[in-house]
Amino acid sequence: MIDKNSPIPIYHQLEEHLKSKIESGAIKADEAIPSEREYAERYQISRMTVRQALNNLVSDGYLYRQKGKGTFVNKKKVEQRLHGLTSFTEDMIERGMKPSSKLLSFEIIAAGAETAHRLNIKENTPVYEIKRVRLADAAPMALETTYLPANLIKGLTEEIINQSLYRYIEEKLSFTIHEATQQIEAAIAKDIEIKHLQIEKGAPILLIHRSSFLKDGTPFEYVKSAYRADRYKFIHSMQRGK
Amino acid sequence: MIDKNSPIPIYHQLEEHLKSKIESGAIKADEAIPSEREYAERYQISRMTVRQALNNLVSDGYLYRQKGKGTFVNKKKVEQRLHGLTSFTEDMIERGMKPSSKLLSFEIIAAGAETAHRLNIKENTPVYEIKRVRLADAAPMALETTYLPANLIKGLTEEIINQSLYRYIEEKLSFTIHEATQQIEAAIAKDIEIKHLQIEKGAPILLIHRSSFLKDGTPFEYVKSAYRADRYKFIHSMQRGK
DNA sequence: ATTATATAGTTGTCTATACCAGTTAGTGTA
DNA sequence: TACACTAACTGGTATAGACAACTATATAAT
Repeated sequence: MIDKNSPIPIYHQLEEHLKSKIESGAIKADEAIPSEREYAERYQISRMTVRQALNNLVSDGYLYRQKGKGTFVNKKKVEQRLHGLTSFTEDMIERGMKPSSKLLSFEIIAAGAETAHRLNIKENTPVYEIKRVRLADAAPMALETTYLPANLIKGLTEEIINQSLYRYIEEKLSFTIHEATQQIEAAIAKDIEIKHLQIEKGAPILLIHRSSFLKDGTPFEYVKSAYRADRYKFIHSMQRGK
Repeated sequence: MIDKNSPIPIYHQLEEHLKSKIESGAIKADEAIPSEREYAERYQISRMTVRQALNNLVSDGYLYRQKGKGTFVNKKKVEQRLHGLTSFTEDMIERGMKPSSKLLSFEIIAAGAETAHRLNIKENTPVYEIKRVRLADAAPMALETTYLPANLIKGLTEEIINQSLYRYIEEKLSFTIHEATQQIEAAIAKDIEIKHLQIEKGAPILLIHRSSFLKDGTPFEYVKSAYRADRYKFIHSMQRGK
């Protein structure tokens, strides 16, 4: 259950174990979980380590505490979806189109200057580079290159990026995705874009550069996308803050 | 500074102390605070107690950590809030450029099909049409056409649109501006844009269509803008709601 | 039976220490 | 000069123990 020799921190292992128990319904809402001392005894770990796991689950809303009584499971969280931080897949589905992808390359390379700057890492640090043609209703929509710091986003496989990268980051790696910034510009298609997007020479494209950040401000993703301007409009709504 | 005999927990005292330092601006954004070990030494408390204080400030967004480097002050929440509903003037000032305008035309016309649809009014209803070249540092940046329902936005003058249209709407007309939606696309410049933006034939432009709404949902503004792609990138940040 | 009191449980706070892992600057060597 | 190494920092993880504050229950005295 708990592997003390694992590179994964003990508190994190306990966290995941408890989270899955809660989400599977093995412990119901408002039921007490075992006490901190009991966990410490059961897994032969320090009580402070148990507390670190429980603290995280409390701040994530899975548990609540009552001094002198115990620690209890919270009511199920309301499903909070990515507001605005949409992936290509979600974006296309919202637009009523069927998304698909064609993987061009998937490898670990040394970060270039721009990528290093965007990911706040040093040049030549290893990063995943994923090149894909994004299709909507089987027609090319965008040419997309994703960079992820290999030291942060570990254990990435083709399988994962074909499923949901964000879910992997949040659920398996237990990071919290917080915000993203995008820069959008217009340009004339270059040869590689002409080829993969099947457009004419001189055709305009919409270039989107996205940096995504974790809750602690760490950038974890940098995506460069070239969209066919004749098929894609970037839609965006904003509200005035209080 | 820290009272060990106070009934208020030490970590809470340190937390409040640091929070006020941050909010008063005594420590600026992205500046490092003293290390955990230094706080422990300075106040003769345990490093774990310092960490408890810092942990809380990190999860409240006041601080962020970097392993091996230190703990730093986060940007104020106002600064990191997505800047919404910016006018061209505010946008350029934020980018460190000096905005100005050249009025091309200012008249009341009958709404066309597209404009009527966007403003949710009937065709041929009177609307203001304002055509301007927007300049940044005295160089053409965008060609902008604004439509406003004449029956809603009353008493508009050249004077007002050269000042702040939004302020006029909110302060003089007592409307509350609430949100805007934008559609952004790439295109090749047409003749009129080539002329006013002083760009080459075949040059790409960034087309932004913005509809703005009052609090009650009434659309009050429709703006079509064509930006020089070589000088303008649309920047946009989004957060995940909680 | 009612009321104190003890006590055993819980979480909350705090200490002192240890080692790991990443960053940085300086130092020595090829 | 260029590069590798080292030393001294940083935060991250984990330990073992202590006492405080609070809650519930069992027990003894009234």
